Amino acid sequence: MKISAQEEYGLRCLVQLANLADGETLTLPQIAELEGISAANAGKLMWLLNKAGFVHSTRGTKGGYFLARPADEIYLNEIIKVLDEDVLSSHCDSYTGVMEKCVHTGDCGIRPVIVGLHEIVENALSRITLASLVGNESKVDAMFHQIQGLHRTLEPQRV
Amino acid sequence: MKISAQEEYGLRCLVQLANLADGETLTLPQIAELEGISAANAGKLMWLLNKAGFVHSTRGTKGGYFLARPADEIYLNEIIKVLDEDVLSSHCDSYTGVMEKCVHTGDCGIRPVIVGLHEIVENALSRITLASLVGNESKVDAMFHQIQGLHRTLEPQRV
DNA sequence: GCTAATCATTACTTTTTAGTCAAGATTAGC
DNA sequence: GCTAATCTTGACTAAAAAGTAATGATTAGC
Ligand code: FES
Ligand code: FES
Repeated sequence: MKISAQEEYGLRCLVQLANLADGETLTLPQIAELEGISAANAGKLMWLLNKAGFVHSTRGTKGGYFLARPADEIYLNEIIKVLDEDVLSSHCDSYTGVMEKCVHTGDCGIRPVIVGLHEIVENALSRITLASLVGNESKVDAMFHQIQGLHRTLEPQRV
Repeated sequence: MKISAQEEYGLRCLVQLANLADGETLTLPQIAELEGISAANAGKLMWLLNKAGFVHSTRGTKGGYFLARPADEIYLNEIIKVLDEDVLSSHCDSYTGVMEKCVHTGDCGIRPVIVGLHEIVENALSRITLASLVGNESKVDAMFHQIQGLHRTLEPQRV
């Protein structure tokens, strides 16, 4: 259960756009610079996010990317769904081993674990907006711990 | 955010072992048959699980695999940690783009999201034993929704 | 119109993950 | 001891994901 590169960087690029003042845009080289990835890679990510309708772009000189909607109306679960190809809906078709479908007939204890995990993650992400991720680490941290129902204070540190 | 093949199949193989009566064992071809994967693949998975101490094995005729501990003392978070290479502890070292470490200095809104998601998943998995996954789909499903429900009821609490 | 800056799209290469194979080691039963 | 069934292990191959490159399209400013 881990975050893919596409989810990670895609999300980070969106946070950069959410950081902009109204009317400002970022070019691919700028995004690449800000996130420490190559411009080509940034281009691919932004292409995906554009197709999915999260950002708009203008071409030509003075062109660039900007959010298609206000950052406080974009929830993380929508973003992750696009960047992650939404694999859940076909779980029993994708991990089939050498068979066509998974071998479990009827009663299966695995399926609800997989589905349940995705529900829990979805549930958490659907409460967080892109806007709330902008430059406020301790705030985001507090929000997550509130969701979990845990009252721990985690010092911000690189992990 | 998705389950890897290793997590999925490894967990499924363990559930098969948890299903055995006391003293029984399963051979690689049997496990492979039950889960619809190749014997070679089952062999690799069981090797991992053996190294990690979840199963024991006996070689030779009449050999096979069995759980090293009672299934109701094995929690899913331990299993997943082994099958998933525990990537969390080095998040900012692994998604570094073209840099050595991630570019964010100080205040970062992404890090707590990643860490928080892993905490939520870990938290859910640490409450479920291998034993509870054996052949009772609706029970497992109910358990997961109870965990989610728990989060919901805790959230509105004021401090 | 021309040019430079920019996004768009597809094809390609590299890296990582998944899965297979083959040779070796161990054991029960004869 | 011999044999057949079994696990063990490292090397190999295949598939998927990640990342790069190259070419084409659009636009602002001159
Ligand atoms: S995982 Fe698909 S039915 Fe068990
Ligand atoms: S993701 Fe590592 S500091 Fe932002």
